[in-house]
Amino acid sequence: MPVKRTRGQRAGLTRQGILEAGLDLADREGLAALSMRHLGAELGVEAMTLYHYIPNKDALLDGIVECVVSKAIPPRFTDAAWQEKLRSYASSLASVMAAHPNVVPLVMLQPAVTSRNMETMESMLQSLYSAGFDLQQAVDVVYTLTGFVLGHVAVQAGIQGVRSHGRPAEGRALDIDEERYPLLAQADKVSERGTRFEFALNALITGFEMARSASRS
Amino acid sequence: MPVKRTRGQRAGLTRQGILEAGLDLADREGLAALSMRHLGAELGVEAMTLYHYIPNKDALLDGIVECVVSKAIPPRFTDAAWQEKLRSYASSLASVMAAHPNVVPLVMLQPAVTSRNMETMESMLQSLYSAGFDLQQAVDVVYTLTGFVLGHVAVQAGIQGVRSHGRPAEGRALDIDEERYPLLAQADKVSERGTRFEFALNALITGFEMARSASRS
DNA sequence: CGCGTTTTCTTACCCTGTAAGATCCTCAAG
DNA sequence: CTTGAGGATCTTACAGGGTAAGAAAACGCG
Repeated sequence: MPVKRTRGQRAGLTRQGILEAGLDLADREGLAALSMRHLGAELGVEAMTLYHYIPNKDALLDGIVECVVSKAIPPRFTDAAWQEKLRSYASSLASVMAAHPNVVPLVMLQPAVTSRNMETMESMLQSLYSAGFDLQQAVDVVYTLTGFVLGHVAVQAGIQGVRSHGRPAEGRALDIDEERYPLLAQADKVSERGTRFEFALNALITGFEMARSASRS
Repeated sequence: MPVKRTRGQRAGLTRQGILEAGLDLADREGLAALSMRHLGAELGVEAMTLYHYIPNKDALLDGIVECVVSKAIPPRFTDAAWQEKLRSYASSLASVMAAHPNVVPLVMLQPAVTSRNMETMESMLQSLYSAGFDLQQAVDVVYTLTGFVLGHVAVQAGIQGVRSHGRPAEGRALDIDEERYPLLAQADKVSERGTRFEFALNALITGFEMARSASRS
């Protein structure tokens, strides 16, 4: 939907607007389609015009990451149990990423240390610390959780991201040799993976719980 | 170290050799430097020559992923406890990835379903299944473990991968506002992250263990 | 030797990010 | 109203990317 503009008319661009258009474009047509000219055309503008709002393409990508990550993170500073805080942060992050599978690669390739993120981390650290984890453990827990969520989303989305200049999706269509890999083949048929995230998240949190009690004795 | 060749002399290329040279180049100069022409020059050959061994660049990248992933996976079909199998698989994969940080992004962007991988998965599934996990759980465990390892390596390497056309490494150098984020700041100073992986891996495995016993009752 | 096959090179095209500068729009000062 | 001034937009241009098409060179076998 390239916006039409009569010659010489202003477009009324905004950094934020550009970022959102970029996210939208990536969502619809994949990361490969996210070029400056393409995005410009989407906004009814020439590619170079974007450079008045954004220093370069990396900054654009960073901005998009920031944009998408900030859509998550509702865990406000409540006094809920640390388990619940972790769970809610992880779930929210995972669901946001699942809603924008095409940009998952970008998020993985850049930590996006925004102040919003740091507040979230601080909040979780505090919960963990006052729940009896030592600081080192608390940091390990938070980092591990982040890595876990990203990794999970990455493998579950299959991800065709930066590569495969073709369309998104389409998935792998190779089938599995039942003779050599009986369990794998069988699993592939069932594969109701809806609960995998919760399962894994619970396992991880339980594991953290055990680590805490273990280190306390 | 571009190999010199007198005009018209053959270069003796091999698909495998090209892949290894590509991995080497990516290791040394980063993913951004891994272009067809560059890689060709490295092998003393024009870019187009590579296309007689490799259909396109995506295939090259896939091959490199396969190459690096196959360097891990020593977990042979022993009758060790499932915990040990998982641990050894995860550790080996993690250490291989840590040895090639520049290609971590590639690995995350593509599952690399090779027969070697599938054997490994089948082996782990079997261990888990005969240890009392139901099939669904076993699959969840394996996928979760993979995602966990990749995610962990990704966040720990910081990753400057595809982006930042400059050199690899250099890291982030921003410091943290101690007023707003006291715990984070303190943690950042200590941060002896050497044991984080083992900590997290143990937590995860413990969690799996609990999930199994829970579902058995 | 000659011929067919395999490997390598040449050229060309279109796409990308982006530096430099021209051009146009808008709006306030005279 | 005219006139700048400053900000927003467009034009042009360049280096580098992936790769399609075909020429040219080297090899192996008869």
